[in-house]
Amino acid sequence: MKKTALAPKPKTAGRPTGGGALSKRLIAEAALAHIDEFGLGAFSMREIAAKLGVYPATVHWHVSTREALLAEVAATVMAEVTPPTELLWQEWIAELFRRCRATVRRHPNVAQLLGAQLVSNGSLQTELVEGVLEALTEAGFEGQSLLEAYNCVIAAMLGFLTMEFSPLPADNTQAWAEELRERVHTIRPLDHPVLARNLPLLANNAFIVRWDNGTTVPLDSSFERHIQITVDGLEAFARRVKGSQK
Amino acid sequence: MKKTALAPKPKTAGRPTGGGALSKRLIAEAALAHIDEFGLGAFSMREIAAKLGVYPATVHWHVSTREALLAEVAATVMAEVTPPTELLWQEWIAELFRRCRATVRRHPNVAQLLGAQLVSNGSLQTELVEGVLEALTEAGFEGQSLLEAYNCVIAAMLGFLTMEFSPLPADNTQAWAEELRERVHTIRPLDHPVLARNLPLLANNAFIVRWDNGTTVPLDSSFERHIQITVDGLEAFARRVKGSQK
DNA sequence: ACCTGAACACCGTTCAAGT
DNA sequence: ACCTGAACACCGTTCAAGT
Repeated sequence: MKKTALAPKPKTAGRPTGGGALSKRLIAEAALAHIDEFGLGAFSMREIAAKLGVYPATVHWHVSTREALLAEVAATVMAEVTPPTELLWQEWIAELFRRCRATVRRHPNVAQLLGAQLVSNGSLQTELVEGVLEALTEAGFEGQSLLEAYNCVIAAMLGFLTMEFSPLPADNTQAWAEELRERVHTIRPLDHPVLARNLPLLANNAFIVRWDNGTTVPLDSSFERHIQITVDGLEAFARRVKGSQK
Repeated sequence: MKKTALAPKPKTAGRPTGGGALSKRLIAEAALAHIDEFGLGAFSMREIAAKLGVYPATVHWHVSTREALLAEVAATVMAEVTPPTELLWQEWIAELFRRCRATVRRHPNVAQLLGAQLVSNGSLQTELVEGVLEALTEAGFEGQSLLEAYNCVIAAMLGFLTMEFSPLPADNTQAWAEELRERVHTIRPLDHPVLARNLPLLANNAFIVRWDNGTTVPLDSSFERHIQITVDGLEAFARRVKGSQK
């Protein structure tokens, strides 16, 4: 199943020679690589311990808990997002959305962790928060309006990505996809006229009536539209704020 | 051939008297109740088997897999959402958002399943799809534009809720909250001026810099704003479509 | 058709013990 | 400080067997 290293293993060992072979970061990177390759369902403490050639307890010494490790993995991915700079606020937000999606596309199997486990971990996330706040300040928001606009931006961005790349029924995808495709085609035009009429376009391309996720069927144009709708909505909000202030 | 009856039978065995005591629906309801009370982390096949007073294998006979049961639970929750009728499309969508949130608020612990496991299961979800499509048709969308607008609406609605009620670090919340609160207050005003200036307002109320989720600190005003931004953005999109058509 | 009882191959986490 | 080796209490799923 797994091959041993060329160098002879110090079978019995206490503290390593080099003064700390493992670290939280190394473990998180190994976990990310494993999740990228085999999915979140195949992730386990023991598995990544084996991958690193150590005992499960060793991993626990560095990470404390499985949940903490997954949070670390999520943070590692988010750290890859490079916020844009020096743009009009509308374009800044649009670019942030695109860069974030590009990052998630590189690690689609961790998408579910972003919505779920997202908490402020590193300074890089603070950078991201500050960037969004700056853009929205430039748009004219402040105080309560700034808070609301900020939450809407974050939710719109990460919410869409969480859904686009959310895992569909794991293994029996083949059978399940067939079943859904079947039911989709038994939709009665009299009960659901709009759905029935647009079925060729919607089938497998629209949430709830799809059987592949963003990895196989990316929702490119919908995401671009989502950016536009969000920015347009924010502009309308900014006008409302201005209107009520003067 | 028959075993001697020396060993007493403490329990009943075989097919039950009433012709099917258990069913998929009953199991899903028991699972939902359990998740509502103890959270998704405390969910297990064996646990709900014990709750129902049967063996784990019995649950498996009805549900096939743990994942399928969770999907059933998610569908059960979504079935509680009652789509509004007979409203202007803007108000229809706003009402749908509010009713969906009201439902998720009743079962916050399943929020993570909605984004993740959402697939067309019952006819009620088809109803919801059809409703959104009707509203957007009334708004003037069709074909590709309809698909894009639809995906944006679903993602905006479920994405926000998934994030608002996503579970934060499970048990050691006390210690973790303290740590985050600590770090939040060490933010340097020179590096992150906007964040620092608005910290009293943002702390624990904004994504990424909060340590309670929607169950304890609901984001009411942000969600209402999110509705407005989404509807305003859709209206702008509708104008763009009309503009390019004539 | 529906359920028991037991087994299998895992899992996260803890802990004494080594160095 | 860092890791071994083993143990504990769980878990999802399978399977023969009963009725």
